[in-house]
Amino acid sequence: MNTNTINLQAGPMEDTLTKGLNQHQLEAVSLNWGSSLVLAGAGSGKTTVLTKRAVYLLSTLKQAPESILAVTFTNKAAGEMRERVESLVGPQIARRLMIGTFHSICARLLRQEIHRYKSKEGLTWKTNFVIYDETDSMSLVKNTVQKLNLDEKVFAPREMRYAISALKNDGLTAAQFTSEARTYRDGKLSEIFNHYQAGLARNNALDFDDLILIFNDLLDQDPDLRSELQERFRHVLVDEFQDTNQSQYKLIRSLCREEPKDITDEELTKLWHERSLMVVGDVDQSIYSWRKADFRIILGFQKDYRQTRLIKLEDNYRSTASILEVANSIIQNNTERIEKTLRCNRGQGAKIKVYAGMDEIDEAYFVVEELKRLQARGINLSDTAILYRTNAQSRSMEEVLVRNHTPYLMIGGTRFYDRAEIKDVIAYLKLIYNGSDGQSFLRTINTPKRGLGKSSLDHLVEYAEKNNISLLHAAVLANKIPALSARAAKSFADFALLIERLQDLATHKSVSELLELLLSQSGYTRKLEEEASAAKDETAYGRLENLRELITVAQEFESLADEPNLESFLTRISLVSDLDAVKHGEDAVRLMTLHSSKGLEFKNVFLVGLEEGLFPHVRSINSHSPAALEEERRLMYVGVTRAEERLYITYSRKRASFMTGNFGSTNYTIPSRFLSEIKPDLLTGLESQPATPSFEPQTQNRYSSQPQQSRFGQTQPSTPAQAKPRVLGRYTPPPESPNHSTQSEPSFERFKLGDQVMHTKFGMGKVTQVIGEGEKELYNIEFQSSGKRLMDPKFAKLIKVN
DNA sequence: GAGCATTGATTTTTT
DNA sequence: ATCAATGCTC
Repeated sequence: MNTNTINLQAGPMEDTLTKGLNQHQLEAVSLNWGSSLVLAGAGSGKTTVLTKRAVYLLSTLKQAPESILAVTFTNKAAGEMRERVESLVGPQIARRLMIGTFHSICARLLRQEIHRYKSKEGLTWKTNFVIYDETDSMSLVKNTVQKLNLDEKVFAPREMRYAISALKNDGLTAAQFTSEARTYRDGKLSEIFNHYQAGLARNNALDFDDLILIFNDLLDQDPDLRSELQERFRHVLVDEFQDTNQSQYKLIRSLCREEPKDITDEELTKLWHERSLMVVGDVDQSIYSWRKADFRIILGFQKDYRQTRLIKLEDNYRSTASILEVANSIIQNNTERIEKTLRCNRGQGAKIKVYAGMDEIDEAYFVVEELKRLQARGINLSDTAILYRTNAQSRSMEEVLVRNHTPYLMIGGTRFYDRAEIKDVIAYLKLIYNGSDGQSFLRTINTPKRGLGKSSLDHLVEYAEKNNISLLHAAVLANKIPALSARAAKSFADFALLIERLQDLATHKSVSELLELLLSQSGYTRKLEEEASAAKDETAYGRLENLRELITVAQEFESLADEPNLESFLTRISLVSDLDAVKHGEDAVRLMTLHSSKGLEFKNVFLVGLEEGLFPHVRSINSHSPAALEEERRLMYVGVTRAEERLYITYSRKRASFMTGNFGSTNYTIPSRFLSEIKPDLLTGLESQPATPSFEPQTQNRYSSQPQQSRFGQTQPSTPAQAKPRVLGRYTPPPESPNHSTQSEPSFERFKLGDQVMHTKFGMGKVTQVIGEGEKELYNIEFQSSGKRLMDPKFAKLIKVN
């Protein structure tokens, strides 16, 4: 028997594989060779199908584990798939499959193969390349625009970076775009693109998009490598195929070999012998077109692969009929789609509750009170998600959750790895790993301050460019740069010595030890401690904590990773998002954007902020492009179909926003058009308010700082009456709530002497004095971190914690 | 060169 | 409202 196959008893394994599958799922799992397209509606069990398909290839079709390549949308999904495969075939086999996102798979393969690559312009990379995130690549684009003497107003670096990214996602290299550029602007853009790319090579860095693009380009120019990989990956599985872009699709086609146009069916069958390609997706859930994902690829798939087996999974096992009807009634309004009807396999379920808050705080209170009621009925917070369109919306939600001691887990948002101190330290690590990285050099050279300013740096950069050496190398040779002052030269040389010392340590210390050493030897910790103790910066404590956290992350990594070295640590943190780190089981409600919720499911879902301009977002409305609006609608569809049992939809009648045109001001809102697309009899307002279905204010809203003036009626769009959901008085929390509303209640939360309070910036504190009364009340608060401060509760963001 | 004050730009989703 | 970039002073 071949060691590359597993020979399980046909009977039991077959049973395990087929158990619980419906006819269509079974068909997909047990396909033989060739290409297949699985159109899988939300909740139709596509993850199960993919997993079992992989195991079927291993066990029944006796394929080698190494021959299977499975592409998922997130690293978390990859981890889960590997776990599920492992539970069926054991760790020895499971670890030999290649499972990951496009980016992580390409990064892994490039680590081994990039030495073979040379671009058309002759650019090359070394094995120890680093991966640039958005910030790194943004600052490189900016440098490039400046160096080319272009007007930053006309060629805004932000836009240029975005344009380059879009080109790369469409599969165009700098050379290819240059030959296509016709207009003046495109000409300049190609100039920037070329210089930017050269800059990346000089820094021995790749951006996100390069991981796939460069790998494709390498496969194009190296037929040997291509055949090698085609031989190896005989079975390719792709999840979330509707969100694949041209560059990614090209990679798939390279690995699976193109089908020659005029080839007989017989030859085609031969071509696919002991090979397979299965793509799984749902056009209605395509939500990444802004990243150049193109769901038309899925529509054209059968043309590219002629003998494709088409399988539709239309049985939904996730949601109640009510939820599915809502989803279907919304998505029906899209024109660009494949007709598909989800069949429900569960009961009718409850109607969808809709709530209109006075403002975003009131809206959040409704959610929190509803959460408490769910908890009282024995429902876990961890089975519940609050989904929103933009990250900024998490703020008001968090505030109210904290006040009510409701544990929550925020996913995405300001990501841990985006924090300044974390990026600083990672820049050190990148520079230690790859001394050519100029962006990391520039980030670390004066952090903490080493007395090196702009002019000294300009001299160093000039010297490095003239001699075609890295900035770090130039720093080593600083005493040979005449323009530098003796002090500056010494400072550069010292820094170079520091990095050299750390590079040496990196060869025999673990990543976490290296982190500790670099933090102390660079003076970074000392700087933060000084800032913290001098009370100049109250956030310094928090930043020190974040750095401890990073060391913990490194220690965890060391205990879990196959190869716990600096290289894999850096690759990992470059590609792993917060979403991938979501812990299971923790009893906390999950907060995330609709985009982050893709692929997840929850018993209870709150969709918040259903307002015109927010969801659908202004950008998609202002673009006047039906396609953009349809994508927002798909996003709504994704949100609705995350829910298994209960779905809530909320919005606020007014919202403090800096999105809808005027910054920092409060605007009255119009309910989202998506609400009016739902059949009214699927919705219900709150039963606790049957007596006052009026939109007129009842009392002053105690959660907002201004008297309520509902102009809801006037701001209604000129759409017919059915556009108005039949809701909804103001939400009145249960009476046990601490500060029940009265007419004379001030417009802020009142505190008493001795109350423990929390401030977003100063942290924990205690009320030591109350000055004045009523509307004019002021508090003297002693903060643990920064001593006493007088605060006006009308403005300070204070939250009572006891 | 560092620290502070002012000015200007900002407006989605993320591997 | 908030932050980054710029300008001014020591």
